[in-house]
Amino acid sequence: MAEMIAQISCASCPLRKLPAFSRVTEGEIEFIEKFKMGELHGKAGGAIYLEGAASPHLFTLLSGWAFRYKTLPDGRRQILNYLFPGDFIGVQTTLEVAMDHGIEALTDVRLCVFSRGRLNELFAERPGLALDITWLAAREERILDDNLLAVGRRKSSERIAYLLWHLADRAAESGLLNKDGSLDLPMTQQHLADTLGLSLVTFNKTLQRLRRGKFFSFENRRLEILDEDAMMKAAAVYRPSQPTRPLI
Amino acid sequence: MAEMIAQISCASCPLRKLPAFSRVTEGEIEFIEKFKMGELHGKAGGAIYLEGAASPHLFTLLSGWAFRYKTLPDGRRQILNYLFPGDFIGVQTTLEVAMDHGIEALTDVRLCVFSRGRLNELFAERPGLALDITWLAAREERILDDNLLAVGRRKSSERIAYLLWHLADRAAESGLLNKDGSLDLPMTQQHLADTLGLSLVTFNKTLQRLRRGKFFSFENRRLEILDEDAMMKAAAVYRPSQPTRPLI
DNA sequence: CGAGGCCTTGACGCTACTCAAGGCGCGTGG
DNA sequence: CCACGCGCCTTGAGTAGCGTCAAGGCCTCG
Repeated sequence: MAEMIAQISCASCPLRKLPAFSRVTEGEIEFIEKFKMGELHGKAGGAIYLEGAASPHLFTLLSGWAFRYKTLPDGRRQILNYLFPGDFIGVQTTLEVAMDHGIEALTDVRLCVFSRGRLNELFAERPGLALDITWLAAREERILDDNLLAVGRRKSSERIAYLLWHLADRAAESGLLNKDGSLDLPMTQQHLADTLGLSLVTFNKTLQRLRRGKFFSFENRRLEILDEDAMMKAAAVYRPSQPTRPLI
Repeated sequence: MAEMIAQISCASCPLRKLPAFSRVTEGEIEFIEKFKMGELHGKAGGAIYLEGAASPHLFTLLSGWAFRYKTLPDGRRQILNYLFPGDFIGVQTTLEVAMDHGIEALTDVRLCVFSRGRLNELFAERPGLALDITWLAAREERILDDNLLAVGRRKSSERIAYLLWHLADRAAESGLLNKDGSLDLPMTQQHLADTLGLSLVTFNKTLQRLRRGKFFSFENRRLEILDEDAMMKAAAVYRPSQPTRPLI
């Protein structure tokens, strides 16, 4: 599915428009340019990483949607998280270790390819960028924490409300919302069920039940959150109250 | 619960005995020494981080067991992962953001305290250590991936077998096994159930069922894996076969 | 000796799963 | 142009797994 294409300048990278990337300096751009190996285009449904294969590459998602997943021997699949433009792909694994999860494109994607072997160069020469990478990894870990809480301890209706709210939130960050605030999701209900540890049937039936609440709409893969408070309540989310007491 | 005590030399740090830390250079030790703010002793059951509180500190666990967790408003708790000696605590959060998970000590613990604000100094001056931190974060993410797969897609007996196997594995890495290969776990069945997204009762009943298989023993919190293959089979774990095909 | 923490077991009910079938929309080919 | 197949969504029926409630036992500690 993969097709390598010619170098494109980082200075004109679409990601630079995102607020999260605005403070990257000119010197850093210049360095990234050297670090970049090329650009990769993938088709919807194609594999970016295969489970169990080793890959010498790191990627940044330039455009499109993808997801990370793991499977059990008998085929049961768990989607770990969704990847949005600007997300870094592949820090999870080290040089020697084989990928223990797969990555698949949900839409056509454009990827920026980096050399994994030169990562220590980046750390040595551009500590600012290194810190950014670590920060991205930490953010991904927080998302995983949230997902684990949802799958482990929320009931089906809460899980669904949580996931839809979460996706809308991340999409907003990445500037993927439509003008009217709605969001077109590329994944099927099977994907969403596999994210939440639910069966497709349970996902669908619970979704029907949630739809009757009217605080969001989700038809033909178009999601719109109509009442955020109601949504958060349905998701059993709370904004933690102010710090109880600082330690040491 | 926290009690700050006097500086202790990093050169004699107990972690240096672990294979993972053997290659730290003298220069790096010297730097760590400056970066270190002190040592903290905590009692079993005490909070290291509180959910929702901001903390300006980073820690390394020197000895003892702890766990990270999140809770829902109504008290349902999900344990995210367990912390072993050598694990880094607190990279998950950035400077400004409040902790969105809590950390609690399972046994008495000794922590090495670092200044979070000086993290960029570390990245600037010691890229090798920075890479180590990122590597630790990536490893933690892999563990979370595995947990998410277990909680989302394994059934209760598989989850329990998986968790016991995983704990034995990590304990072995950290040199916590008894001479006879058994392992004394500090957590209650309630902790384990909260790790796996199960109720205490289901955990216990399923454990009884698993015990009849005789491929491990787990009595009075002492765990011993008697037949690793049977254990992995019960856990629905597989060593992934060789890479299908390399991409690009 | 009593209290409390933890483990264990039984009874019962609900949630989520599997199996099964049908509908809708879209693309393809006769 | 319409029939057909396919992917995806939807719904019903029956079941199994897991959760809750409840109670009792064991051990430790005060």
